[in-house]
Amino acid sequence: MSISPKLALLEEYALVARALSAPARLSLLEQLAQGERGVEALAEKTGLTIANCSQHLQQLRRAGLATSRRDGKAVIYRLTDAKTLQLMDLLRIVAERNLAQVERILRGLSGGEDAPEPVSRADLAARLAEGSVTVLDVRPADEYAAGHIPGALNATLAQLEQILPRLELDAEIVAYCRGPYCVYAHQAVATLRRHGLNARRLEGGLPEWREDGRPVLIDAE
Amino acid sequence: MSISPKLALLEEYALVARALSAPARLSLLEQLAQGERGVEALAEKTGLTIANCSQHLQQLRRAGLATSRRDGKAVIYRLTDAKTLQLMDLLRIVAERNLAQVERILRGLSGGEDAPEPVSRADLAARLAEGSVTVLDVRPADEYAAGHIPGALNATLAQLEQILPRLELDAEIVAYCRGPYCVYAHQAVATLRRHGLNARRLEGGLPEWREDGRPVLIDAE
DNA sequence: CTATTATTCAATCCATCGCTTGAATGATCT
DNA sequence: AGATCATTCAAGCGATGGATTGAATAATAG
Repeated sequence: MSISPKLALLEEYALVARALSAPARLSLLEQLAQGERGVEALAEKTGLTIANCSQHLQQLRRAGLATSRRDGKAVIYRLTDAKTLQLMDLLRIVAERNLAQVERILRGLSGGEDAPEPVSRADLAARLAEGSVTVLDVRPADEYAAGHIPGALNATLAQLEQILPRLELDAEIVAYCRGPYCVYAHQAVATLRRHGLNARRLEGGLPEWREDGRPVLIDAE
Repeated sequence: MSISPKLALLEEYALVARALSAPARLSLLEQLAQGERGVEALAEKTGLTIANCSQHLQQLRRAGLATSRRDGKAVIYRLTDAKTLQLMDLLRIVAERNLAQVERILRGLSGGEDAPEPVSRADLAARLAEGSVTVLDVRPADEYAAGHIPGALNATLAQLEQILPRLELDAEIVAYCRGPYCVYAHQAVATLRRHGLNARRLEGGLPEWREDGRPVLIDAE
């Protein structure tokens, strides 16, 4: 270690950034943002093989973005702290602001229609209190069960058409999903609007909502 | 482009992170944080060859972290916006919090002594107003000339011993340098304290100071 | 103690990255 | 226009990273 301390520091910062530089790991972080999980569950959700998933998780741990603990024979990973979430968010913001490609993809998700501005979390909280809004959780049932906004309906994109009749035509619908890198809510809003419903996206997803200290309902098992 | 939009988005976010994953590029960003600069000047400051520097800069541009404009035959690069600075800062914070290696390096910079807490920018501003502090800019003369905190003395580490006599023994000294990844201020504080002076580091460097909207003095050419 | 389950390690292959070198482009100056 | 200067491009090399496979480790169950 005869290199300059300055370079040594930059190497360490670069290590953190490199951990964020693979889509597979961003996908894992998105899952971890929702709550701690074992390796197998993460592999399942992200479509990675177990061994590959394990290696990516170890890189996240080495970079200080995630930590792990043992629970019986399973190893449970979770985000180190809220800074990791902030880092993911900032990454997304910079990309959305400055990369034309991202704008194009997001436009595609909204089905060509110009999507309305997202609803802020504070706004949603206020309107939930007065009951003037329907909240829709567009995630798989198991993730919904592990924690969701109180009063939210749950439906995946595939189930969306079926629950349309249950939605009131006049009430505004606010859809949310996993958070930083979620695309389900975008797609759900596009579908709902095509059916003439007044739908908007929540700013951020469940992890951000929880991070704000707002109530999260966990289903009993 | 038959891959899912979700994966396409993650690829874009990963592109931004990857741009931050090489020490050479972090070094370039540190320079750019101080103000816009031409390719040659950047290559000189970072010790990269011109061609190599140019390629790194193009990666930063592709990731949306930097932008460029032409000025005569020179191409001038600058940070896209304050978000880039935030991203750099968050990267550093995560590394400092969670990586043991970083703590070790920083301890080494402080010469083994436990360094005092840095001074916040608000504190320094207040104490500058009442004149109860000496500010020391530990950067090369050209960077000092391009913008510095009003009233600050300028001395590189090498020159530090020479100006010691000019420093009052009782006044507190606050040292600062380039900012996010600066190490000069750490070293300067260590040196000054070994000489029995009451020195502390400024939180962040000149870019953060400027970003706060605080006064920056630029020397006439 | 052995079997089972969950995770990690080790070795391999292929793709990509970073750096170097030398040529090409683009704008200015005479 | 030709010369000059700053920057970029293009090709090649060595090193590193991500995915796959199969074996090794750790904790629990029988």
